Amino acid sequence: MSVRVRFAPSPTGHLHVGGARTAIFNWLFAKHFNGAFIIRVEDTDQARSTHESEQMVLDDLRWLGLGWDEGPDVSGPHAPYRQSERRTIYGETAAALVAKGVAYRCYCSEEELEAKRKQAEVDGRPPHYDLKCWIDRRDDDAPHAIRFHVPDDGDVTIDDLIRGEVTWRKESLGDFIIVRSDGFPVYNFCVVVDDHDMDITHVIRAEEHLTNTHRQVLIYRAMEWAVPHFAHVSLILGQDRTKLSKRHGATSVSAYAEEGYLPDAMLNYLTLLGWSSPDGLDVFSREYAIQNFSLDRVNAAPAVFDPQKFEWLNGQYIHAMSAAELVPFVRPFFPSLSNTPWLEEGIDVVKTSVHRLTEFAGALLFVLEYAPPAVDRALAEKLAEDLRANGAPTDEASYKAMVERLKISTGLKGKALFMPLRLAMTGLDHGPELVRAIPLLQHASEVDARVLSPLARVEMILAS
RNA sequence: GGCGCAUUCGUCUAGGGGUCCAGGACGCCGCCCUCUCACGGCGGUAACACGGGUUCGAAUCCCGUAUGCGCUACCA
Repeated sequence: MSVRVRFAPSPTGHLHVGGARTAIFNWLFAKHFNGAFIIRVEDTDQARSTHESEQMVLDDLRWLGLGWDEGPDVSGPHAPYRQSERRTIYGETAAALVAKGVAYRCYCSEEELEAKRKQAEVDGRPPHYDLKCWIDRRDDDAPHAIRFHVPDDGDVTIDDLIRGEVTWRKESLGDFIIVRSDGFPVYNFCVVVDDHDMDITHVIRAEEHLTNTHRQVLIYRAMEWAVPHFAHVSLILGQDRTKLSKRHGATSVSAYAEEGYLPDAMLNYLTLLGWSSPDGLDVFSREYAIQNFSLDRVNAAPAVFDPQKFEWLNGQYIHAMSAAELVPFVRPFFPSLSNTPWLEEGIDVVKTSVHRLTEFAGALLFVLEYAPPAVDRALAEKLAEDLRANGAPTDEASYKAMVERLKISTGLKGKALFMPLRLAMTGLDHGPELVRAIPLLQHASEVDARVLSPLARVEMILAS
């Protein structure tokens, strides 16, 4: 049987990095085995789920480059892929469970249950359901929930692909609700029904679901369904070692996209958070990750999200890409330059100093903006003279030739020559190497009226 | 409280009884390259949570403690 995995987001906001990593692991696993990757929207919590959120999450997944074979927007053989649209099948399964005598109608009110829980806490007892409706079973249509009965016998063991064997004693678990009194089924029940119905072979999900798994296994057993393989991925933490949240700064995939991170870098970084390449690589392609991914190299310990390493990695991607490849990524961050013909050259000149796409604007500001700096007048005059006589440098050779002439005419060399030259040309005391910057200014000035040419710049100095 | 999971440099990790006085990466520090800022290269700093076992030998296996996290809902 071929591998079928699913990512099951709750549509309650943007995709967060934790969810993104879970999605990535599922995707890599599916691709590695040439299996199917399925998106299932878990929107049984009507109060929190919205359609807009679903769109956002799907958009975030697309941005990451994770394509799916079946899902709410593309349908598939097990449609629908939205839990809110699958109520019939849950109802049927719940009825089957009741018919088998393992689930029952519970007429207790929420208030009643809440009071019992509080009392149990005071008495130091586990807050389990007191079995009232199990002992006194009814089947009338008064408002009721459906509860799954857990006898206090034996235990439940799973062989988690990341954590190994995990065992729970059934007595540590009380009878639990599978269908709410409003008729909506509950997560722990839906997952089982859906994963079975959708022929999911491997359930790869966040660690917070680990302890819920024993409930789910009980339902599989009661329905006599094959239990899938489980793999529980650890949580991603913030720098203070608590679960990553808003106060740690950006946590959603879209926020990182807006901060100038590349989808490939994000995928690479998140993959590295918990998984390690068998070759010890930190930077690798999607293809490499697909080829080499395996659950047994996934770490069971939680991982702290490190913005510095992520930024470094993003820089690695930017540096490795050609300027032409970068242009479409940079454009959205650089509206004033979106149509300038010199953008590609500009990117090429400054990209090694950039770690995020948003930094290109600042790195290229010297092209568009110029305020005449204080520069030695004699040098400025020699420079102006040379530019008038020979034209501005347009490539490495003409730049070097100009530098040689200036060395002679000014008698300066090294830093004493280059720093004033840099200042005169860019208005700044730092920036890309002049051999690239000066030709860029010349080229840009030829095609963009807003850009001052090298000569125009020196003349401004002389005029001031 | 109960149950469960986790614990190697500041961070991500390699390691699955001897090859580890623990390797790589980010960060940090220094040197080199260099007109500057970067990039790149080289080097350095820094860790097996603690305590018991098992074993000739333990980062690796077992038990306990501590700490962190998760679940314990008619949330997912």
